[in-house]
Amino acid sequence: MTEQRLRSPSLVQLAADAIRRMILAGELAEGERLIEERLTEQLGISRPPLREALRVLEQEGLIVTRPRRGSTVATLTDQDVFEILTLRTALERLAIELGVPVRFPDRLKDAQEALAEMERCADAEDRGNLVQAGYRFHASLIALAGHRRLEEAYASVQQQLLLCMARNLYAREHFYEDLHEHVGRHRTLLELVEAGDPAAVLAELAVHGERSFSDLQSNAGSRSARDL
Amino acid sequence: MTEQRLRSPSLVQLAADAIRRMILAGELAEGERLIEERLTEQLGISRPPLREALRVLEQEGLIVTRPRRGSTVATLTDQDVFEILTLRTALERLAIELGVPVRFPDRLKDAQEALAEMERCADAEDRGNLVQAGYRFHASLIALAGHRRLEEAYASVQQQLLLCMARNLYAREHFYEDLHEHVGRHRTLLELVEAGDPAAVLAELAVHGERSFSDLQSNAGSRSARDL
DNA sequence: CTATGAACTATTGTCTACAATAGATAGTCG
DNA sequence: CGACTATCTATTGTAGACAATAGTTCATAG
Repeated sequence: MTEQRLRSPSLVQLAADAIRRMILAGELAEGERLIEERLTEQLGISRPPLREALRVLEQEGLIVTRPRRGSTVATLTDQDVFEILTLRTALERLAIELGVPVRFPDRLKDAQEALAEMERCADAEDRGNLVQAGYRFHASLIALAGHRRLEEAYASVQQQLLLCMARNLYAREHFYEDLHEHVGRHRTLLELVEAGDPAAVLAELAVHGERSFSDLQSNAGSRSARDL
Repeated sequence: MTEQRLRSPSLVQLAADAIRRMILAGELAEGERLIEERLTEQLGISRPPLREALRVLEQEGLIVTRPRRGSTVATLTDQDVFEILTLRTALERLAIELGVPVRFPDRLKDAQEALAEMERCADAEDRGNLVQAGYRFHASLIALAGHRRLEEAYASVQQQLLLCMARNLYAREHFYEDLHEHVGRHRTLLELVEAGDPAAVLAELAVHGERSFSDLQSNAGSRSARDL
C-alpha cells in the first residue's frame, strides 16, 4: 500500500512537466514559438499527448495559444508581475484567516522543516535551494487552511512567480541581497502563525507585499523596451 | 474589423463549451463517467479534440480525471461549497481594494446595466435571467480592478458556483425567497462602490458572505448521504 | 455456496496520416 | 520602383486505427 503514484506517469503529465521545467529554467525564451513537431522529436512522443500537455500549460498561464497560430511562451509585463503579486497576497490572506490559529499541527511541522532548510541554505549561500525551500515554506502555510482550491490557485501563482524570477522581473537584486534577513522575515511570520494571531500575521504579510511592490517599482522601465 | 472571434471556433473550444453547458445544466449527473467515444458520437467530432477539451475542463475543476480510468463529473461536498464561497469572497475583496475608487467608469456602466437588468428580472420574477444578470453584475465589479488573472480566477469560481446551484447545494431556498431584497443588496453594493469607499464595500461584502455561509450551514446534513 | 483465478470486453492511451489554414516569398502590374 | 496578388510551404487542426490496461464476468476449486 506504500506505492502511491509510481505507476502511469502518462505521457501528457511527463510532457507538461518537461516543458514547464524548460520554461521555468529559461531554456525557452519569452514569446518563443512552440513548434509541436519539434517538441515531439525532442521529447520522443507523438503530437496528441503533446497537444494535451500544451492545453494544461495554457490553463496554467505559462503559454499562450492562439487558434491556428500555435503556442508561444508567455510574455510578462510589469502589469503581469503586479497581478501575480497582488493575487498571491490575496490568497495568502485567505489562508491565514482560515488556518490561524492552527488546526493541523502536522502541517505546521512542514513549515518548520522548510524554515530550517531555508536557514541551512542561507548559511551555505545556496540560493537555488533557498528558493525551493522558500516555496515549500509558503506552500505549507497555505496548507494550514485545509483548502484544496486555495492550494491549487496558490501553486499556479507560485509557478508564475518562478517564471518572473526566471525572467529576472522580480526582486532579484533584493532577494539576493541579504539572505539571512530574507529568512528572518519568514521566521517572524512562522512565529506569529504559531502564536495564533491572524491579525499580526496579516500585518507582517502586508509588509512583505509592500516590499515586493517597491521592488517591482524599481524594476519599472524595463517594460516599454519589451513591448516593441 | 468588426469581426472578432467569428472564425476558428476550434473543435476543442466548441466541445469544451458544449460539455461545460451539459454539466452546468445538470444533464450530466454528479460523478457520472464521461465515456470518450460516446461523447465523440454525440458531438460529431473525433477523439483528439475531445480529449483536449476534457483537459481544459479538468483544469477548470468541472471534471476529475484519473489515469487509465477516465473522467467523471466533479462531485461536490459541503467542503467544496465552503471552498468556493471563501475563495470567491477573497477574490472580491482584492477586486474592491484595487478597483475602488473607480478608475474605469465605462466598466462601472456595465455594472449599472446589469443591475438594471436584475431589477427587470426581479419584477418579472424571471429567476433564470436574474441569475445570469447577477453574474454579469459581479463580473463587472471584478473588472473594475483591471486585473486579468483575477478575472480569470473569478470566472472559474463563478462557474463552480453555477455547478453548486445546478446541484441544489447552494442557497436555493434563500435566493428564491425574496428577489427584490436580493437585488437591493446588490444595489447597495454598487452605490458604495460609486461612492468610492472600499472599506464600506468590503463590510457589505462580508455581510453577503456571512449569509452564504449560514445558507451553507442550513444545507449541512445532505452531505453524509452523498458520501456513500 | 463462496472465494479465487483467468479470460474477456470495454475504454483509455498513443501513434501515423491526412486536411486546412496562415504566413512567406516571388512575380507581375501599375 | 513600390505595392498587390497568387502560389507555395511550414505548421496546426482533425481523423481513424492500433496498443495497453482496468474492470467484469464466468468458470472452477475448496
